[in-house]
Amino acid sequence: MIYDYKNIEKKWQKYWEEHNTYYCDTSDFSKPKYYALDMFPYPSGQGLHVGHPEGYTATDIVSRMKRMQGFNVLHPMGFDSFGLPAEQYAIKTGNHPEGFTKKNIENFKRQLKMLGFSFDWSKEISTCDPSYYKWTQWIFKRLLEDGYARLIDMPVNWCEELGTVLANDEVIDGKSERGGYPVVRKNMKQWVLDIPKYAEDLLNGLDDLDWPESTKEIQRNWIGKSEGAKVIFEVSDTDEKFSVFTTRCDTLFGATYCVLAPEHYLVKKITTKDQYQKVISYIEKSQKKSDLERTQLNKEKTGVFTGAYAINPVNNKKIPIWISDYVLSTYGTGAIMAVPAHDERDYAFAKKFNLEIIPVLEGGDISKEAFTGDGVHINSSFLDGLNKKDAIDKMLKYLEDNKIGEKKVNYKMREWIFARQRYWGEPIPVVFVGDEIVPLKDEDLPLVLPELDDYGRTKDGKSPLEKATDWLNCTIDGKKARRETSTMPGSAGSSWYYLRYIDPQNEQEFANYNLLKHWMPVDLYVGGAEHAVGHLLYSRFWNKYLYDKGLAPTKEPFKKLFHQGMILGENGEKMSKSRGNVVNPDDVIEKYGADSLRLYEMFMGPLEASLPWSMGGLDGAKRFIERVFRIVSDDSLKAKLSDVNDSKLDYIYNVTVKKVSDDFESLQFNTAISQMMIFINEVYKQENIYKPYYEGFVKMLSCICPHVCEEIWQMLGHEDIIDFEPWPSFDPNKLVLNEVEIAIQINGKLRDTIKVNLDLSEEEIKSKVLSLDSIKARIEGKEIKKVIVIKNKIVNIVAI
RNA sequence: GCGGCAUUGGCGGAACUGGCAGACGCGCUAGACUUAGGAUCUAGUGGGAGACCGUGCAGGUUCGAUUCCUGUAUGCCGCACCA
Repeated sequence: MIYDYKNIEKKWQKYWEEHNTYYCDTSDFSKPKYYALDMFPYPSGQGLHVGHPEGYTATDIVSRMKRMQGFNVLHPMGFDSFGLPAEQYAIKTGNHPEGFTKKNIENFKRQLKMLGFSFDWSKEISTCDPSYYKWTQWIFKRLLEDGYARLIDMPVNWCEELGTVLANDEVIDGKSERGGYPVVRKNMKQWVLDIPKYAEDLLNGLDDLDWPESTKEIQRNWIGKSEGAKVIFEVSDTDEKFSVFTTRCDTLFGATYCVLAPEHYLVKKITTKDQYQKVISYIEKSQKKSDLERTQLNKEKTGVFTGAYAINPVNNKKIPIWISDYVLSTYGTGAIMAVPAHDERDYAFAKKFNLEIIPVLEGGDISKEAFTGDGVHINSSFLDGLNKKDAIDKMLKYLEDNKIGEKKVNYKMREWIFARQRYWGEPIPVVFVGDEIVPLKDEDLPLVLPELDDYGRTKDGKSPLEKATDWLNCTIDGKKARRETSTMPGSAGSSWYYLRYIDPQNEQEFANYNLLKHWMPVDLYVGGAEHAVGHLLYSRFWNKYLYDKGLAPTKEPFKKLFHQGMILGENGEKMSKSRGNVVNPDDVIEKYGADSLRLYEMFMGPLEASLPWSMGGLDGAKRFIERVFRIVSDDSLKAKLSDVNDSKLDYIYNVTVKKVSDDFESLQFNTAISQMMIFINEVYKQENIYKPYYEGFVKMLSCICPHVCEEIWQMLGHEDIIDFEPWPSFDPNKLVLNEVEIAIQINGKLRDTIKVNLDLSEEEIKSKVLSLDSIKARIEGKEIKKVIVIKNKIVNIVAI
């Protein structure tokens, strides 16, 4: 009988669907829970590519193992279905994006089902579904009520081509992530979420997470905590003051000028008449600069003197106030004290504009470059003679005692811009009565998107929703009102979906707290590393907020996180439509079957590595499955299956069970599969195959190749399906051989090996080794300096 | 520029707390069975004729280093005037 993967896979997919095999009753608390989650996909028109099944197979393997180990497993799938491609399609065709999105979701589901994933489809959610985004809007309302959502005037990343505001992580090198269009700064009223309020929590929470260190580091970097001081400067001859943030308050005596960001609120107030024109034209120029120009020009500093002076609060020296775009309005206070002797940027600026440079630390040569190291303070009055740390401490105390500054922690992380001038997103559930912001009542949610004739933005770049005049103008409590026309960004719906899966049909609340308490946190979360700061930071923020409100049960949503690597083209290049090297899973399934695809993708290499695709590797995967299948389908092999254990497979089987169990747990599927291959190779050498061992093996393999293993299980005469069979166990006593081969080295070079009884004493090994002819010949006439014996491993003879 | 990760046969990769480098798979070679083989099974396969040499490169620690330390090169990812 040949391995008819097409019919086998169809048969079992139909069976699982008809029998609801993977339905998870989340209210059943009788078993321990396991929550295995994939990052849900955006349902693009292209359908799945071979990269999707990599991560999905990993969580599926773990889910299937956990089911066999007696866990109640929640393994859901859904769709992150608001997004630009659907909107662009709608603009082009005039059709509602919903139809397009639904069609794509259907295609995704068809493909996912063909891959045999054990998803519980009764938990499916889609972020563009009003019954889902009702609760996204509901959470937004809570954030609004608690002051975390605000409408503020702020500089935003504006992309003219896309006609929308972009979040910082959607801007790459001053260009839009999507399309690569230029992005400029623009002041706009924007909805923002106050994620910086959670900066400290988000930072501290990272320490205990089982996440890739690199991702934690990226988040720490993004949060960008730095400890320093706020120092207040008075503007000479005025009543104005401004404060600066510095991490080096110990160098305050070396501050020889100050710089304000061009956008700083004081600039226009303090600029003197004769400098006014210059300053205004500099401000205009820097506003027009895109982020791209700003970063590209990071070598040459520019700036203008305001004509005003500040008073250095520690020595009352008058120092000039300049403006320059090397000072960022969005970081710290938007103003700095410049210490050119000990800061590279200030040094470059001071050199260019001939400003005073006073060294306040010994060391370095300030005629050549700024000295940023540690040293003994000079020219610094009460700090003279101190090192950096002591000087900072003393200065902090001085600042606080004299009320001219204080200790201050600053973060790089900024507010999350939470509005897009787009149609295909969650409407922000807010109306304006005049200038007053009035949130919709909870019972009026969801606020559903209106249908439009034309989904494009307005001529002046406003949201397409401005065109829905019937929807836009409404009445609230008898008053005329106008709806907010911005929609939420893509990351809104994905910031809490892991909670909704637990209770997806709940119409009374976003999820029942008792269910959440049982199921959270997510035990295993697998998805791409590209979400390291976007989704993975926003989700943590929403979860922490909900936790603080008593609506979510855990401080962190994802206990263990894993990033699957990318699958590259056969030559190691990225797969892309333009390169024409995209592999379609449909084609692979047609030619090899889903089990082979799953096995191959897990065997390619470590899950986290980016690896090139190889058709040859697929042949190997299929060959292995056939070898396993043949044991039940080939009569002469099947005849070897026996209920009698001749113990020849004892060792290899027990080792295999242990290694596969461990490796599945730690997501090291490539080595688990390698071990399974070793087992099957060994089985093929036997005349007698102990049937329970083969069955145990098939159970383990069923996690990776579920279809063929169900089939084998049935062929073995079992009436129940394999999915809930108990996970195989191993006998620790059989993991050790009574004989062990040890290596013999002379001066660190391998010369021979010898088989000895396990746990032979060092002395016995030593004498045995030294009596070997091959060794005797080698050490003849040499003096044995030392013999190192590592039990059960190696003997090294040091001889000269 | 800063931070993180990586570098092992023809290829993908393996090697637990330092202990026989190259498991497993692909590819290749030979043989068996076959009308046939792009099926299957069996054996071999880092380099070198050999002493030996081999884990990006140069040093170091050690009886012993893919593994630890120092320096360096290359590649990938993230951040990028963060005061």
